[in-house]
Amino acid sequence: MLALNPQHASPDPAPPMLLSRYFLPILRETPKEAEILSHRLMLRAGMIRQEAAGIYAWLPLGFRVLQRVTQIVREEMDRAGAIELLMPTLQLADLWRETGRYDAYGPEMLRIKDRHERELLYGPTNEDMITEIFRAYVHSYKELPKILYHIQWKFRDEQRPRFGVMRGREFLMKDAYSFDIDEPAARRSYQRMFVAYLRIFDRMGLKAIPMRAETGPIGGDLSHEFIILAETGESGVYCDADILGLPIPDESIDYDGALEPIVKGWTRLYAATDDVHDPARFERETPPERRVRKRGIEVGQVFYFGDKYSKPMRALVTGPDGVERPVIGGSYGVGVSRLVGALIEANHDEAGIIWPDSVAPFVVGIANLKVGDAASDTASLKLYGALKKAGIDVLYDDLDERPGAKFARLDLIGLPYQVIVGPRGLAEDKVEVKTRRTGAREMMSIGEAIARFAA
RNA sequence: CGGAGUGUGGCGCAGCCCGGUUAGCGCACUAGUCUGGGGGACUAGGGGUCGCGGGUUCGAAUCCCGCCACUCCGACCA
Repeated sequence: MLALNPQHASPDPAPPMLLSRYFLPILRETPKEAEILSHRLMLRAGMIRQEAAGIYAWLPLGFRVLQRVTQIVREEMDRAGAIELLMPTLQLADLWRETGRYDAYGPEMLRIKDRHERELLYGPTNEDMITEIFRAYVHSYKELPKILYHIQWKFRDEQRPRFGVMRGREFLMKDAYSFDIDEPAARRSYQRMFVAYLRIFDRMGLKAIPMRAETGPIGGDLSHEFIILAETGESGVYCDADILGLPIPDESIDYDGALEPIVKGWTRLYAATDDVHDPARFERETPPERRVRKRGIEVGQVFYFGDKYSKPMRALVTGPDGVERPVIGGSYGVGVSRLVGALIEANHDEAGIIWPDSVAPFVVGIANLKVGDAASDTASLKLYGALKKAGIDVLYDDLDERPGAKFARLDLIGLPYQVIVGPRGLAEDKVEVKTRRTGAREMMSIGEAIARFAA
């Protein structure tokens, strides 16, 4: 038996989630700098604090959402067979000189010197470093395929950061890199990630549409952007309405099985952002009633880039024929911190945020409408204790405030379910369960409320 | 990077043109009383290097110069 300290041995190490002890700095008025809706709501709901242009501190509520999103991404990457590691944020300039990208990248790259005048950079992406790691250890086709990923902060010194976390300079990104012996194998890896991405966004309740994309400075010849539809999106998107109804593979998906039909199904129909949009083709391939013209937010991108990095960096593997050749690669990014903003863009109303259950910072909020009233306090605590014990993420509003303020705050922070406890309901031994998304309210006993969530 | 702006208690703003009481208002905050199912009312309080530096002046939040930070519109990006 390990010698655990008492704290670690505690049966219930989770801290109490009483609002009176939590840190949730709600803003009643909207800070003037926030233009876009998700940015305003994140500031008002006390999720983030701007520390510099495009650089944010994640406050407890926002951090919880960020962690939820991170965890979904991680689970789906793992399911697809990718392997997590963690690379540093700082990289040596010399590494980037091997691929010529140190000069090619331009002012978006934050360049730093250490005390020895060594040139460093804050990584905007990690192809060079992962290739360096790969070449140090892998030399045979027998070790392939490999998909490695990490979830790490990136920095791109955007000319004009805006839209809060949707386009910050510092942002959290999941980036995965695939290594294969040849192009057909690399395309299989690409398909794995493609399908994993369908699942990632679906689990967050987002309709993400893969669209043919330019490859940009990363390079390569096969790429898709995953775009979610939202009125405030940065780019115009055009697609076939039938894409929106395509089924998403469930968690029993066999990543070693046939993935190509799935990918084909999703890429067969027309879908393009405005920079690659071909109006003539759109009209030729899509019947008028199925032509969707909307705005979208890019939340992920997958690239196949072949030997673009492995060749200059001499990341070589020996094939079954005994011949050494550059490993064939792809890279696959998800904007994790951007997703938090995108989720709000896709899930809100006049009163505030409406979190999908899967990413909600807390699933249930308990509002004690009359703190200090014995019946209300007892009922609220009973609910709180039972839900916590059942493993439900619950936030208990135990502040001595007026009901209106509590309702407004709970609506703003967007917890999927509210349990409203007050003298009026308790007179009949009931509490009210409100579903944030629909506004539906239902009176039920405390036992029924517990069963409802703890099921 | 081109263009346009803004910096005044935690937040939103007024004051600046035309220099001169103790820099003001709403919200928030503190104490108390009454309240209590959609951001309550009253009373009494606390809190400000007016972004930073220099200059003009008897006197600068206010005029002049320089710098910094931030925002918005456009071209570019997870």
